[in-house]
Amino acid sequence: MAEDLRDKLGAQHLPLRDQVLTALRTAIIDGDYLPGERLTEDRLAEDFGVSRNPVREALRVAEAEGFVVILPRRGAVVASPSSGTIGDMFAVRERLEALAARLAAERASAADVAALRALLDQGREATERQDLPRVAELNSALHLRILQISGNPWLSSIAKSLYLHVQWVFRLGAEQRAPHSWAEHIQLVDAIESGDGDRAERAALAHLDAASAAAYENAEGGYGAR
Amino acid sequence: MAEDLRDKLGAQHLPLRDQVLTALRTAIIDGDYLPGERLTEDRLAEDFGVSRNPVREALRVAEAEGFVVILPRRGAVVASPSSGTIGDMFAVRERLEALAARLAAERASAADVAALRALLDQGREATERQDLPRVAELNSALHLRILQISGNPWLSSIAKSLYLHVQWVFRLGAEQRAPHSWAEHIQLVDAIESGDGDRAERAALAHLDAASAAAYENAEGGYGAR
DNA sequence: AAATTGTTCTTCGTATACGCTTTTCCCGGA
DNA sequence: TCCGGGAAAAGCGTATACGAAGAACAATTT
Repeated sequence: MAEDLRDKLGAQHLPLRDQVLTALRTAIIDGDYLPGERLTEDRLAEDFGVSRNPVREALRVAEAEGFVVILPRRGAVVASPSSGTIGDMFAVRERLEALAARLAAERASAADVAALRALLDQGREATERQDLPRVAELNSALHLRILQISGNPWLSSIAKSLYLHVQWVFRLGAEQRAPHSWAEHIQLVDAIESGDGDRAERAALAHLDAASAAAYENAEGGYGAR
Repeated sequence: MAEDLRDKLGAQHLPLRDQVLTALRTAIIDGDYLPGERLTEDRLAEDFGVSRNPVREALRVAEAEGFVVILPRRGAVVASPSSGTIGDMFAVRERLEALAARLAAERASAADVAALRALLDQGREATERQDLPRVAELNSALHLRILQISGNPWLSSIAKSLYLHVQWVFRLGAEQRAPHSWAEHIQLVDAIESGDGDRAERAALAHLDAASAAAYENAEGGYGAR
């Protein structure tokens, strides 16, 4: 929301709580901590090699972000993304990313478009190399970049968080949906470059619909441990 | 997201950090702490009569919610909703609440519609009584209710948070926009009752556009101290 | 076998300490 | 008077310890 302010005056300190939060998030998304698993403060403190204080602060934020659930006096457990909410998440993402595509189309500079094209190229290449993890990574980078280009910090921050959760559900459920449809991505970037908001929005919607459909196929059955 | 779990097993403890967070939020929204104002941990701890720890945890969450900005090694300041972001917020809200209206139209039960109509009635009555604060309150209640009826927890939670921020900007800038347009509300509820998603979405968009325009009129000039 | 009691684990909040930046403020010089 | 520099103060970041209270589980008793 205000990263620009943050790094203005000397501040590359990166507080421990932030490092812990990042580590915790990725551990949960990567499935190192499974849904329903108990996260005691002592254990996390030991895992990350810090004291309990930074852990507690990270846990509160993780709760606000929906990655853990905190039961008063009982501690934190990893949240359980039920399969029911996949559809809900996509419904919101669809709207949000469509708006992002429109705004990006209206505001993208030549440099922005170039950056997107670069990601597209790398994506194609990685696809040819069958480097699936890299493809997934580039896919994320592209979406996040478009969000950023939209220039709407609220949109960006909300959609980003949603995106993380989608990834989480994906990784828990099954492998990434195999060949990310780069054709759709190319159309999306083309539309953004054209500056035509309507067209960009349509392209985003088409892409999200396809992704949503793929998600449903992939994610048969529910998750959630306890 | 999982409030249902929370109150299942005995837990009316309400940790201090939550009380502090709530107090902090309302203090900021009510303008008791003004944008740009420095919030030292010691001072907050004293204000709320607690130690630094609960304060710190509340601050982290408040930061995640966008109410404060935390500069590493420099502490927290109340965030400054610049007039620029008002537009951004409404842009997102428009999409989100339009979706909510559609979903509500598709899923609303008779009881849901009755609840909405009740709010509408109270609103009309309060308007006649010129009870502006009550009108504003009912206006919020109506929007929040529609969000809830949509049945999409993500949508609901995100839009709710956004809604809080809009209120914040309003209260700082000026009084509530005078006579909330209950005519628009009535059309929206009618559309929801009809079960016609498209129509509900159009009604929501029209309403949000009007609100956005009013907001711009009302909020001439920027906010933010320093 | 069921109920009660007691023990243990953990969270929650407080207090304290200390290093390290940032901020403030005072003082001397131009 | 104004400016700059440097010492002192303020405040964050982190660690640690401790007591209180709740929850879970085991043991004991009825």
